[in-house]
Amino acid sequence: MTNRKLQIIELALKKIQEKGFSAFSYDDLAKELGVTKASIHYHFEKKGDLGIAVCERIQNGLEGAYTTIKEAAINAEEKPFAFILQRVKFLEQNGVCPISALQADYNDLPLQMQEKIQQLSQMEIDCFVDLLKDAKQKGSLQTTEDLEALAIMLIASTKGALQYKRVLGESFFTKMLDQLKGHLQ
Amino acid sequence: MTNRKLQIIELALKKIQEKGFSAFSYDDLAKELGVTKASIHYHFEKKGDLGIAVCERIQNGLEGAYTTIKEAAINAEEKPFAFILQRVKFLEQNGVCPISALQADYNDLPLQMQEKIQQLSQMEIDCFVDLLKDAKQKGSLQTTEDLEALAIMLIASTKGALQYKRVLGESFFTKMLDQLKGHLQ
DNA sequence: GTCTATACGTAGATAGAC
DNA sequence: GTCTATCTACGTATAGAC
Repeated sequence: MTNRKLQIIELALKKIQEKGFSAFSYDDLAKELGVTKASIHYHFEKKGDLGIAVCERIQNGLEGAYTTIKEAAINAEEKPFAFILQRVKFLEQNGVCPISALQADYNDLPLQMQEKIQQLSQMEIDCFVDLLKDAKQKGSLQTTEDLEALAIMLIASTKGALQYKRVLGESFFTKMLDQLKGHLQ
Repeated sequence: MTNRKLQIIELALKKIQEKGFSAFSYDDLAKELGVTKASIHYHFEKKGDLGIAVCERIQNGLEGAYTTIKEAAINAEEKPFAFILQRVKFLEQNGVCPISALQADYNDLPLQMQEKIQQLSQMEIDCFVDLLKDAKQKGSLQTTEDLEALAIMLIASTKGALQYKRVLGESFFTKMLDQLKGHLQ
């Protein structure tokens, strides 16, 4: 993949976190990159094509984070929380999770993007469930709860809290993270 | 307030849940109501004016739900969860919480709407914290946790899970609600 | 209150020159 | 690859008739 192409994907990913997929325009990207709209269209003919590429970029980030944490030299019970921290670390200042942003626009998106977003959503939960299983079997996590239900609650609370953070400020989010950590011990 | 005005507000509220504030247009509303765009502009000159009215509508719904639950003849420890059920009950099929939708578009909205959204976000948490306090003091809720942190986690998880529900289906959401109920006993 | 008509900006997209 | 130019569609918004 060419440099420019990657550059466009990264910028689009940033814009999605800031204002959502439908809300950013090729003109936004063009101005920020110092080129014209037509040039962006050369790399991604339709906006949906760019959307797919961003989804794949997010998927790679997700897989990267999962592998990093899975192989990290820390105790198994610390991994679920470490995974969430890792995922949150790469967000833009005041940005929400890009997967959340895509879910919000879901109903207006082309079918191909909807399918990608489904995959992404499911994959993130699956990764987290896997880390929870390890924490229970190989680590010291004590819980009798359905791990899938626990996973979706903890991930959903992170996503939701990121949206509150944008509106109510940083402190809410860090409080919530502390709270969440408590549920993983 | 005239019938038509109320009708427009209700429809806008529905559209916000379905596709977000920025994503619905006066034309959408006009077509669904069988009038012209100009007629909607007569009732709400700017889209931001309609946005404010919808925020006030949401605020009334929130206060109504709070009062209903606060005065309900059920045990204090059941009230926090009842509040969440009450709030979720009025959502459109596959709709997300309108407050979440407004938070998602936050960065593009006029200042007056941003302020309203801040108030709404804070108010919902405050209501829930109050019900949690009662559940602890007058009810059987056993917890040593910071109630504000607990509130934001439970509310954020509900909001986040509604977005997942849209993409991954109903079952995730009901599982999450069960999980959440477990944290309130 | 609701209509027709219209202004004006911006969005996504394409054609063809360099 | 990037540009200029242009198209079409749609968004918010307004003027003025009924």
